[in-house]
Amino acid sequence: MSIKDIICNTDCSTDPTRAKHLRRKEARPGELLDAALDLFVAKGFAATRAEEVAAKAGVSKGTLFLYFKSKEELFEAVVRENMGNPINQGLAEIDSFEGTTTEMLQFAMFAWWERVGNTKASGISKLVMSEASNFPALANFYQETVVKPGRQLIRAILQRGVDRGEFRTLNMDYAVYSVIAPLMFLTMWKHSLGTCSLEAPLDPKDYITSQADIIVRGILANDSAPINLN
Amino acid sequence: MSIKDIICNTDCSTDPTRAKHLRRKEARPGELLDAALDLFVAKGFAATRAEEVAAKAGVSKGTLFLYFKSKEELFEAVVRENMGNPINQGLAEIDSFEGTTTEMLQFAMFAWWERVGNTKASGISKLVMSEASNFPALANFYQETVVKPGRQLIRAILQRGVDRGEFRTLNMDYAVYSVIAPLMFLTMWKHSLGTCSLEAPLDPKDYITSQADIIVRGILANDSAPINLN
DNA sequence: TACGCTAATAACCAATCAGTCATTAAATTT
DNA sequence: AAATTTAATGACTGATTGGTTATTAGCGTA
Repeated sequence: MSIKDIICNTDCSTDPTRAKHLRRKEARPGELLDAALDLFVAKGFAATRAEEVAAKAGVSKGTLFLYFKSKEELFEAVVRENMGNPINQGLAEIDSFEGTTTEMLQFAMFAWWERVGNTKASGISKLVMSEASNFPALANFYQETVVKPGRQLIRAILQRGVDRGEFRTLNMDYAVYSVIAPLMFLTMWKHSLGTCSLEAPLDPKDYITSQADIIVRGILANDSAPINLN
Repeated sequence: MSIKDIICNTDCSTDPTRAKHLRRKEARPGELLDAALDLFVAKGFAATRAEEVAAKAGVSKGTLFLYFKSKEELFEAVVRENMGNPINQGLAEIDSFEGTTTEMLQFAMFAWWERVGNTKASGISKLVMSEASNFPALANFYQETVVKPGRQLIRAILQRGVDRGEFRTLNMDYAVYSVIAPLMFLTMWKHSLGTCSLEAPLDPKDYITSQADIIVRGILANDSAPINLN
């Protein structure tokens, strides 16, 4: 595939009348990061060419290296930039939450979908998973910054349910994955096999509803009131 | 990293006294596929160098291309070779299974772990997920050959439970993912972040036990006998 | 309008790496 | 033991691509 072809299927450069040499110092880094995110997520680090990123952002390759010292630095910037942490926000909301822990867990899962899963940034999970052994330092950073707090958040929710007698006693170290695994699977799917799936794609809302339903029933205390999830 | 370094950390070439030029026409392809699987899973297709694969298999780069026309053909061979399908076997076992469907589901999940998850071949899942958009044809083949039958198997098990009144009525299109997602998450974890995890790694058996427990409780019929999973 | 600054470009360079091929040598045959 | 066959090698090549730099041109200022 030639660069010309790439340009023709591109976001920032579809307009052939667009003047070159326009000076937009402020906007460039963001546009480059945006283009790089898409390409890195779809094709991986090594298979993505620097010139491709530049073309998609509507600039020349030289411009890319004007804003990022190297392809690796661009990669790290992409990850760090899109790793913004809605989990801390979620943690803050826990204390003030009114309602059952069942509702809380459902709320958290849907909130995750709207704030992360349904966002371009969700590709970062797939990216980090795919490239973990090529960028161990970054993978560790991701674990500390995203994975660990995420587990902590889920754990706090489940613990609230146990403390209030809504949920049965759980081995928290493993129970948290009942929530994490389905959500991570959804993002992986969305960014890999889901993109070339032949069949009707799974509807995220229905998917999450179904998963949340099964999880909640799976962890409710035995003496709970008859189950009737909306 | 030089080829010398690679050779020093290698399976087939750790023995420096090993004679070169040994003729082993039968064994080469398998050894090359084995080496390639490890490297492709860990580093991805583009980041893995052909010479690296050859070195790990204890041969020169020229020999690799003697047995595989191109790096791409090697990649496809790796995927196809390790995609052997224990799912059909599983489907056959369904009809003859004695016992509750709860036991059956637990059995299936552990069988998957022993036959797939705990095997080198489990890396194929991560590999295909990571490279799906770079090899769409292969991704489709994988979906038809592995994903679809896998879903079919899980669906058959769940349906058995529903038919016998053990499980409540389920939306099968989504319920199957309650089983698939935790297992896929485990393989992804094992082959990516899990390899550079700082904390105590999750024990697969305990993990599956916990997940199966929550799933089963989550799908049991409301009028089931008091829950007492071993 | 002319000048100066610097964002942006495109031609360029050097390193990497998939793939080739002439040569070497292990096995097999005579 | 010599001749033959072919598995295996490693030096080589051409294409790709990350990164550099001399040049071009947009834009603010006087």
